[in-house]
Amino acid sequence: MFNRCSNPSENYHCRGRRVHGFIQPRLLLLLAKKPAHGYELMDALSEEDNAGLDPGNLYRTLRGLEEEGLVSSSWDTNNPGPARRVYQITSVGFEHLHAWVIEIRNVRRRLDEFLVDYEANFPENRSEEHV
Amino acid sequence: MFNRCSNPSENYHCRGRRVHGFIQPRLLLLLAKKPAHGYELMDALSEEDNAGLDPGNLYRTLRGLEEEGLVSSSWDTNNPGPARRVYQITSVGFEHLHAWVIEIRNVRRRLDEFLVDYEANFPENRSEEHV
DNA sequence: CAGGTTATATGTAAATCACATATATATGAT
DNA sequence: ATCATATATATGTGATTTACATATAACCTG
Repeated sequence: MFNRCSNPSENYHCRGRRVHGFIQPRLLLLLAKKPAHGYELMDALSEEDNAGLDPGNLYRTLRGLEEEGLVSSSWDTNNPGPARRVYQITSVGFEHLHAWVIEIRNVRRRLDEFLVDYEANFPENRSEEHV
Repeated sequence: MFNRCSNPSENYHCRGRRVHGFIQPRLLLLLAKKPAHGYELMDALSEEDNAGLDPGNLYRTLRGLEEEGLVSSSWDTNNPGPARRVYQITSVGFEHLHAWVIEIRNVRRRLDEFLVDYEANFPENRSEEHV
């Protein structure tokens, strides 16, 4: 019930190599602002992006980031409800976040180039939000 | 020797969920302009994007698109050298290309939001190309 | 004929993705 | 009391994707 693949035109799936995602830098940016636990991060991602990530993969991703040393975690048992594993970004994590940003700027440039090329060939399908 | 992972900061790989790619819509857009064979498409992708796709995966992707009915192919034996499988986009392929564009516009918007958020938090790392 | 270019294709280990499922604590409803 | 729901973390798994290696074959050049 979580992360169903978005279906842009209601009729066609964008099968194959997916562009959407980049969960890891988004997690790092969220954690750069303040420490948080998994459930909180899941909510934040879902808000940005109507379909975030399913809990299973989110927690696995966080553990992966921890294994790589980009974040560190500790248990928070001071709150009512089940214990929370609270994550913090590390200095290595900050470095990776900055590296990701460079990559993401490159991807955005390539998407722009693709869209310009597309719109030159299909002017009837130009974006309406175009200035 | 083909598609080595780009290493944005020379020191850090953007490991995990990759953003770059979207080979399928780029192939469809190229084929929307004119029919072409695999090797030609590989060159075109490499030109846009210094590291295109390795031949193995490119040919497999093309066969996949054909299986889904987005392109069709026929052998061209009129030229010297090895025979070429020439691909053409189909009407279904055009429909998928248009669907991909909607998805890619959404991804670009989300990348923009991410970068705006990042730059608000790290103003010292703002893009220099910013107007 | 040896070596390089053009051209297409298969093999494969590792990573990723989407989805299902398990576990446990607390709260609110009946 | 018990049942459902929300909160919170975690494992299992089949299918797909990725990166890279390798195979095959026609043609050209020296």
